[in-house]
Amino acid sequence: MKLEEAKQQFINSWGAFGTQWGINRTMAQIHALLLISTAPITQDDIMEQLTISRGNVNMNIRDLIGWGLVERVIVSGERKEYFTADKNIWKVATQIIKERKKRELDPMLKLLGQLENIDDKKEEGAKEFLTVVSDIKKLGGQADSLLDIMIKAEENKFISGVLKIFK
Amino acid sequence: MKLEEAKQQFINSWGAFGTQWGINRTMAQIHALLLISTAPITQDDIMEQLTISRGNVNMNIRDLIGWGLVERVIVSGERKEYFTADKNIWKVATQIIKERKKRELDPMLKLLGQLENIDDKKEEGAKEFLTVVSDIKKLGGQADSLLDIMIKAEENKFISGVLKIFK
DNA sequence: ATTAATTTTCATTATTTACTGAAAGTTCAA
DNA sequence: TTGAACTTTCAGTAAATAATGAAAATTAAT
Repeated sequence: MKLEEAKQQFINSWGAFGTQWGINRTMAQIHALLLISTAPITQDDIMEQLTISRGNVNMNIRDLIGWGLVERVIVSGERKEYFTADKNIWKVATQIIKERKKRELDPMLKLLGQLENIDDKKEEGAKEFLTVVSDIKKLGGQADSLLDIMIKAEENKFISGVLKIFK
Repeated sequence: MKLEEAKQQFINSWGAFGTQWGINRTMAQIHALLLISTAPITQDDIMEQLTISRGNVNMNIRDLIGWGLVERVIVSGERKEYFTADKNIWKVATQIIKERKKRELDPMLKLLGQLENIDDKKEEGAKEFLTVVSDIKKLGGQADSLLDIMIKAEENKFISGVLKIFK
């Protein structure tokens, strides 16, 4: 396979995987493009490479910045803004975990806590309902702790540490 | 909060969380409904509870069965099919992990392996590209091992084991 | 074998989500 | 302080995804 072909394949497939995870296809593609770009690139570069509109690039870049995955770069002597993505994959992963935890896991745990406060806990079926809710909450809480550890740990320590114990 | 209200809230919110994770809203709602149903229920029950069409229920139920999250139940003396979901949340989680691993992680690792086979590895920019690809592949492989351990482990062993080491 | 009950399929329709492009806004050099 | 370069917004449109409902297929009781 040619390098250019491989790069294109990477971008496209990354977009496809993204959609499966509830991430906008274009956003995933832009991130992929930035991951394999050796130097910072502009909105126009992205428009051209992915053949998408200026507005689309702009909105998704801002989203990516909001996720902490992309940064603006100022190139001295240049008027245009440049963008770059962290190439350290462990950092990318922990950043995504951190954000999803905040955006999704935390709200979910909050909701489950509220659902535990039902008026009449003796009512028909209340026990079963509360069991399911508290079990999910418990598992969610444990996932939360585990992910916190991952976020704080260094890659090597975390993975090798876990694998060691269970082997 | 009233029990019925809490149940409704649970179903709706579960649907909303589902969409964030790339899961069809209705499918998540049906799963939620089955999780908090004390006895097996029929397609008609689901249609009524969620006010959705027969075709919709049927397709999503089949999907859920495909994910290994829902089972058909035969009630003796009844013509209709009944459905039920495993209430053991750890089992639900490992089942979902198992399926997503198979459907998403495995294909991704396969793709990345292919992308490493580019013709001219001396070409301008090839080194950087290959580094990103192999880093992702490495992280993916480690995630794969970790998830395998989770799938095999008992809930208590896994969580407490991991937390213990890193505390 | 017939037929009534039930499940499944899938073309059509509706809803949701994403994208475009032009206009408005901002920045900065002269 | 003007205007060219560049960025941002967002109403309108397109594309993707999900839901409907009626017809076809299947099942099982008589």
